[in-house]
Amino acid sequence: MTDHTTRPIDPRVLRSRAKMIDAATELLAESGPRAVTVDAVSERSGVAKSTLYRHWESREGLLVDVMRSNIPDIQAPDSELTFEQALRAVVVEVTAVMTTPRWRAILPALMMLQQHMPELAEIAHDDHEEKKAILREVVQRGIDAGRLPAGTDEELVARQLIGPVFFTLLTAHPADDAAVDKTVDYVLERFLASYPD
Amino acid sequence: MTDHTTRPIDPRVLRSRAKMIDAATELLAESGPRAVTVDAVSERSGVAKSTLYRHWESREGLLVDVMRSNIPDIQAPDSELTFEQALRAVVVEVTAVMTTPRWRAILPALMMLQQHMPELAEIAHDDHEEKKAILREVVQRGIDAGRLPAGTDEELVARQLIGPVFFTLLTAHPADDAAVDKTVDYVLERFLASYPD
DNA sequence: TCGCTACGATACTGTTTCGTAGCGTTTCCG
DNA sequence: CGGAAACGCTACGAAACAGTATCGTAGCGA
Repeated sequence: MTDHTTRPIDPRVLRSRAKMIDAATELLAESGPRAVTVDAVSERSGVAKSTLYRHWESREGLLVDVMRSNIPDIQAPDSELTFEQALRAVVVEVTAVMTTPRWRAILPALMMLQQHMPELAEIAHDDHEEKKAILREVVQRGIDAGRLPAGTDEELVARQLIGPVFFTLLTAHPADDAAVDKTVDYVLERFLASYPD
Repeated sequence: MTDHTTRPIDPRVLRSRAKMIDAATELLAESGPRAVTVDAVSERSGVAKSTLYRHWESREGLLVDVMRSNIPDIQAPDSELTFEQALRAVVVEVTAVMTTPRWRAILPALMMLQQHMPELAEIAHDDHEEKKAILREVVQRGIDAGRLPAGTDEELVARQLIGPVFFTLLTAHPADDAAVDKTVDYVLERFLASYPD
């Protein structure tokens, strides 16, 4: 955690950084990681190459920050919702953010780059933990309401619920959002139906 | 379909081709697609670069064949098995071939390269169709046995059953095969339990 | 054995890429 | 307003890379 509280950050730094990350993100989404070259980012962003190297030690450092800044956040469901509602809300929101055109274009690259960039693997891992924490809270709500057996593993539930969406995203033809919706409905119905009132 | 029936293929061609594809596969699994350069493949395989260009028009052509030759096959389940047994057999086998270290290393690259290499996308798509056909037969068996409702969509079943495994493979820490097994068991139990005898 | 085909070795071209360096200019901030 | 920090521009070096060309050699099959 950098202390951006004590001393305000020079706006020039923020501007340049944002421009470069945006440009790099575009290139990544359009043509994959190979297209994210230092020169291409410099040209598209309008920021000089020398400035890029003032912000990052190497091209890889830039790539890491590009990924970090693009991983979508999700919000914890409203605490007044019932278990069923909360579960639906979480799955629907995760699906929604994953279905973003930009994320659909970036996700495969993240999956691949992870393998050979430990820093990226760590970022992805931390993100999963964050999201699992949200789901864990929902599962706990289900247990408290007697709708789920005590000791239900939120990780297994996550795989059960998100796995099919993930699979659809990476295998179905792009722009086949109907497939994704169908998957979500089906999975939720089946999951909830198996624990009848 | 090439006619390798009329005239036998020169063994030298087969040898060179196999060597190059093996070397390229290794490089791909070790260090990703960027490492699969023409020079690197030539060096590791011991086959001259000029020979590589006698076999493929470009580096991309080689990459396509590398993927094609690495996509694992699965077998249709024995026709004497019950629906339950057949379903288990299919899921277990798909999981087994996907869990291969080599395939785990290659799969993310395929997911990514697909986006910008239509030929690869087609290969992957055809492979899915092949595997879905096997599952469709099993689902039909389930319908005939009255264990599944008529009109069950094998595609949704596939997403339901394979999705979680797929998700686990791409997100869980590598070498966490226990996670995969747990996923398979859990998914199968839940799926079958929801259609009681 | 003989011809044809595939192969090996090497060199070479042209391009792309990462990363560095120097120097003048703009922009922020106290 | 003035110093400091960030930036733009350009040129450059070195390596990696795709793909081509040439020529001599080895292996296959009839």
